[in-house]
Amino acid sequence: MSSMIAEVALALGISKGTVSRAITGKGRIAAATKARVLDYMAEHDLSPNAIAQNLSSRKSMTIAYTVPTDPKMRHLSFYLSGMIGAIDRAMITGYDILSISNSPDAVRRVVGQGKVDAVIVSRDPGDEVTLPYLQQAGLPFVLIGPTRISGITRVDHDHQAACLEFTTAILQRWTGKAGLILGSRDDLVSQARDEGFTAAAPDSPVAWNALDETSTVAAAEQLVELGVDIVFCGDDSICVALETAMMAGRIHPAIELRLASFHNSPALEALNPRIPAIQFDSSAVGAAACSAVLKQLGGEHPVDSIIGYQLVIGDRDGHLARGGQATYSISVDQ
Amino acid sequence: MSSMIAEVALALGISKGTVSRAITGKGRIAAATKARVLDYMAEHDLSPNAIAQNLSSRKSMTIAYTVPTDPKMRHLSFYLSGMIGAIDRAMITGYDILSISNSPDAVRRVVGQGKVDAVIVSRDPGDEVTLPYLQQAGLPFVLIGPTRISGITRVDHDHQAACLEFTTAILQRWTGKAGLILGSRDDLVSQARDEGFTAAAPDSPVAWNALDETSTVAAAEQLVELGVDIVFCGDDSICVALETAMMAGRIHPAIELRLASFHNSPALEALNPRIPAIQFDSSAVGAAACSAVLKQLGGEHPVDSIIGYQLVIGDRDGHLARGGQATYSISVDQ
DNA sequence: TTGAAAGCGCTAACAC
DNA sequence: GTGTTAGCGCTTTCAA
Repeated sequence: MSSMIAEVALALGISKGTVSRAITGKGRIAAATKARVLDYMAEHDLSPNAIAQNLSSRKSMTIAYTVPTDPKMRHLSFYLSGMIGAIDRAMITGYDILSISNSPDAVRRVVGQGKVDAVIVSRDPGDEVTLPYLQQAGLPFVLIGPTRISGITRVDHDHQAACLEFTTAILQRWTGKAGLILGSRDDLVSQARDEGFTAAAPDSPVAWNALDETSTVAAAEQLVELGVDIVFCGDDSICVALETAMMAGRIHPAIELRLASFHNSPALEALNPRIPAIQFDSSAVGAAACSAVLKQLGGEHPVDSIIGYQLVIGDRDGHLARGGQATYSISVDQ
Repeated sequence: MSSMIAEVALALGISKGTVSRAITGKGRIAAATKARVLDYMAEHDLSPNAIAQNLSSRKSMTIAYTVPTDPKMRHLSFYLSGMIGAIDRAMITGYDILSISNSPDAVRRVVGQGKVDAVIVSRDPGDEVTLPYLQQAGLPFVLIGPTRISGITRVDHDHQAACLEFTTAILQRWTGKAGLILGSRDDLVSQARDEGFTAAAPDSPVAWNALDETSTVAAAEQLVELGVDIVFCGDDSICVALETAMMAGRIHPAIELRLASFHNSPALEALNPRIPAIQFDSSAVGAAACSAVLKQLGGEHPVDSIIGYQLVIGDRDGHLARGGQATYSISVDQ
């Protein structure tokens, strides 16, 4: 007999319906019977078939989490940490995370098939198709990160506010001329960082398109020409590239540049002395995204949420000072 | 009407059974009817309810992929790349990847509930419970990476062979005294690397327990005392830590060390001149793991597979020479 | 080749 | 409080 519910019913001399009530906790049932059922199940290591439950209850207890499957992908830790945050959060409520490609086809398939109850898009795929599809699909979903499309529930760090606070804090400690190096102009996160920086340090030069070591060094040299000696890096990879290029003396004219990074990372942490950086918590973002769809599944109205960050600023002795906060929260998820 | 199969049947004036046959491709059906059904579905953007299919066919079309949810996790890219490899491979055959915590409870839950048809364990959790449970659970599963437990189907790089080949290649080009720095002694991958290195460079000193910059520098100094001037690093983080420590002159006695890494990474790629390294392909491992369980689901007998690697060795001009191969394959998955 | 009907393992009314 | 029964949306005999 493959139906565990029938097996328990038979063994305990009760009906399948009663066993079901013990499991779901719904409907009236004597505390004693319920305990008998649960004990029996625990003792015999039995659990109900999830798929049958799903079909009957019209819920899949599964949430899709998109990840880019593009092989030359950057920001691995952002995606994995976020997913792990979501997994942990989902597990508490009995949900699971189905990891899928962020391609429109993959998203449409799992949604169309009813394989998931909600979708977390871990970053705008920029295909002009996925997000609109989700909007009209009528199931809960949230986007992690920024987007140009309006009317979408989002979970994100406030990159702009973080960069503003960080830039301000650094410029209070260091004197000199500030400049910023960023990656692709199309990247929405970079744009937000640019705005935060420019608000804190108006009229400071910004160099774009630092995509590899060569272009990063070129950007730095450009800034140096303009008299910059405090370089803010839009990303940790830019920062690492710059640091090693400097140490190897590959930046001309040779000059002592002070570095600060808009994004912390393990690679950066390995450097000594410590480079000041903003510490984002992708895991918290993933967890918040999961909470957001869970709430929508519970009937609540969708709300954006903004996740806090930390400023990691080393003092002279190499010790760390940590500060910073999400001062601009619409709603801060616990 | 929530049943798409009934809707199509009604619209086309045929029975639900026929529609089902068109979808599954099983059973006798006229090519014309089949086309009519498929066309209608495509035109109206309809797809069958996966959960009902699953219940009826007793298959979940889902494969669990475990990831450590331990917050202070290392090797993010290994886990994410592997998962992405699995997602891509699974998608082709209509399967999906359910990402779950590698805790015994999580694994038991999804397996017990019948929520997945197979399990990929992305690294031995070392809990002495999960793997044995899976062995007796009777559903297909594979382990990525080494384990002390026997009789388990595995997919992995041949770390030992790779390190042997790499060490040999480096020592043919560079003259000097070699030494190796490794992380935790409990780590099975590190142990395999140790063996490969020692086979290629017998009697060379090996320093263990390089877990952060301090211990790494200490390990390096230890080796220097022994006359080592070619340092092999068991991991890219060790390599980066050493590189920056050297550049900052934090290793005593100050000496010119040449570095080589048993594991390549983006952080390492950013360095210039290039540090020779072994390039592993976690994505291929994940894909192979997925293929492995898929084959078992297809009734084939489980087989271990070993995935190839590349040696990345820079010449004087900074150009790259790539070589290396999986010379010890039991079976190399495409 | 197609239709009808009996499940798949569970939930949820509805009676008792 | 518990048993009975009718689905959930699909697959799969078994007839026709």
